[in-house]
Amino acid sequence: MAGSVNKVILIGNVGADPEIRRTQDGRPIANLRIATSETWRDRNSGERREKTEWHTVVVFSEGLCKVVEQYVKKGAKLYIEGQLQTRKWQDQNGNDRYSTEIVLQGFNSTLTMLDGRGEGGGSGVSRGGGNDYGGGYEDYDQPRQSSGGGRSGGGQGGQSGGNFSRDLDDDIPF
Amino acid sequence: MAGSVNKVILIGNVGADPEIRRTQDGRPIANLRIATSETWRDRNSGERREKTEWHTVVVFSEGLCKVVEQYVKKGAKLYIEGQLQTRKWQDQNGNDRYSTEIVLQGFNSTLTMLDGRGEGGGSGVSRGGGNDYGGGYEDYDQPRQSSGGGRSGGGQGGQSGGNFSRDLDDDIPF
Amino acid sequence: MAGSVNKVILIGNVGADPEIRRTQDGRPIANLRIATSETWRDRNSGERREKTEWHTVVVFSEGLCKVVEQYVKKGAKLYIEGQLQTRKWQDQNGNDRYSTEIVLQGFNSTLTMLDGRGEGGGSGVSRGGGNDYGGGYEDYDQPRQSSGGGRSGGGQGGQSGGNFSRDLDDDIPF
Amino acid sequence: MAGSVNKVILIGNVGADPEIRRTQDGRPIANLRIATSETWRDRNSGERREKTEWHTVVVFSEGLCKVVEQYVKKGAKLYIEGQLQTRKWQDQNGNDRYSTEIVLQGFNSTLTMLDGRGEGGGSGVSRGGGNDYGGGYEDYDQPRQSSGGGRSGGGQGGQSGGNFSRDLDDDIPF
DNA sequence: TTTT
DNA sequence: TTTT
Repeated sequence: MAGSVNKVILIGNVGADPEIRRTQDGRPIANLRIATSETWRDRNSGERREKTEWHTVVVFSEGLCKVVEQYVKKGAKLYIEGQLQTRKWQDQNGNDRYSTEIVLQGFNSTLTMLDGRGEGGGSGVSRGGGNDYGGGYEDYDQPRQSSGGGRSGGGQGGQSGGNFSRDLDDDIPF
Repeated sequence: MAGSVNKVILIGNVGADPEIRRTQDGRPIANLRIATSETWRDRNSGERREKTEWHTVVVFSEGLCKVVEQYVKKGAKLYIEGQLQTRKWQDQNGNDRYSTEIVLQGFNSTLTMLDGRGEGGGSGVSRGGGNDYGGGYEDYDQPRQSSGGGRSGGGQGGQSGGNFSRDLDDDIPF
Repeated sequence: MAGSVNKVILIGNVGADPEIRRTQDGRPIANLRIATSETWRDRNSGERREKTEWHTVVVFSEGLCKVVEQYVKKGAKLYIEGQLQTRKWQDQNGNDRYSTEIVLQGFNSTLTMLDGRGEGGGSGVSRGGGNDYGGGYEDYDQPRQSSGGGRSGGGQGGQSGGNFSRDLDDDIPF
Repeated sequence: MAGSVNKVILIGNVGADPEIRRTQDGRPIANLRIATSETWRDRNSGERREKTEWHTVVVFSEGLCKVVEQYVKKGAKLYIEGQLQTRKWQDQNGNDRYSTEIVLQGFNSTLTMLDGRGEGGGSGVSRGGGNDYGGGYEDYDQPRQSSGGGRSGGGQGGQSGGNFSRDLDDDIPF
């Protein structure tokens, strides 16, 4: 279907130190739990009430996984931009189950630290890029939104050899 | 938690005519299934592939429910802005189950028709507004995005009779 | 035109203490300058470079003006959601000039403090609401995103007296 | 500054056939004028009123320029995601002037056709990507949001040979 | 200058 | 004029 948009924007706090797993072929996948909350005043009692919503965020982007690994800790406040995805799985009884997650993969995915933590060397912000299959893209002569932290490799030495194509994979996911 | 944002933006097509239920006290709730899709070219085969994601949208806003009821049909292309919410329920075996939905309720919720259907009288766009439980804002002399509508008589008594047009004004801004 | 969206989302820092003016009939208007920046690595020199963009934000929402007045200071980090608006004016030579601003007015406008400043009593976040002209929605028993903040009354003593209704009007526009 | 976001989302109609210029080194730049509008009912007269806002969109992304060139015509309804940028220039009297534009360049820029025009072969949607310095990226084995159409000479005619590395430039803006 |  |  042409003309479709699937975008989630969250600002919230990380509920626990992230888990980072690896696929069989070595690519990292980070899982985050992020809380957003809203408060309101009860119309009858006049009391302030609060409701917290927990979101599961799955980071496939290799670059963003590095950001997560290095900087994101329990309690961190993040800006997240990703896509909704519902995954089907079977429980122990063989029943179909569904889980909806915010996926950070490829273009239009963003993860930004909002509380100044983990910002060594001008980082703390990053763009999804990458299809999570490769290494690090290296340089550019155009600005990009904030940082680039987590951007692997980094530096000008540049990607040499065979993993250049992996770079491609990584940064041009699809 | 102060400083939190929970926002979903979708552009997609409605998979089936919407269901509209009513609560015991008469408030409408509309359910929509919306498909977004992405396409890509397989790196190996070079073939074009497509993946469709289905989203469940629950409209609590009374005004938006009216828009849905009147204008939204299977196949309609919509712009939706709402919030993520995960609801817990028990299956027939008493197991906890969770469903994640995009909720349109109150401020910052929007539903806009993008394919020109159902736009009699200048409508087809609407803002969530209202907590759908009361109130009754009346009018304004400043533009608001789309809109027009008049928040329903709000209140639970429910808008009867002549204030239907006010409702319209209120909830269907333009 | 049905089916139109005009949305700006910024996260950035306030460049100077806000100015708050009043219209002849007493409504407040706040002006903010907000900086966003992006950094990148020069492809030739390998040096890190940064480009800062300055945005003019005009807050017509009376409720958000209160938040600005009470909490927003030079250096504050804010989340802003508003609309683009280009205003035409004449310079001293009578030439047409245009200024583009991000307007926070009515629905779908948001201003959230992201650095924990000014969050007494659960505040620091607010929704534009209000068309700033009146109305009279009153209360609610459903959550709304964050909120509270700046919500006058909010905070400590709670809104007393006659201006409670104005506050309400203002902040819960419809 | 770490932790900064600068995002504009528009859905509106194109006011005139786009202009496409070229830089001295051959890169395309497309200019679009997009109208969004809002309607409301006057509080006094009860009349419906409408206000249209015109936005200048500048497309630096080479891939998106191709989409614009091929598919975008006067009247087209578009979804646009880009960044705000204010450009300083001098008028004929040497006075400083400023113009604010929505820039589509690099990641996180999107342009999607919403009215089904120009969707031959699965197109009509595209991602910014690219730093606007190169050719066309070719394939991928991960999905990307919608289409990709317009992307690159992509597809059939397609970019040949050595300009693949330029493709890189193009698609990995930074 | 679009669109409804 | 902010921030890192």
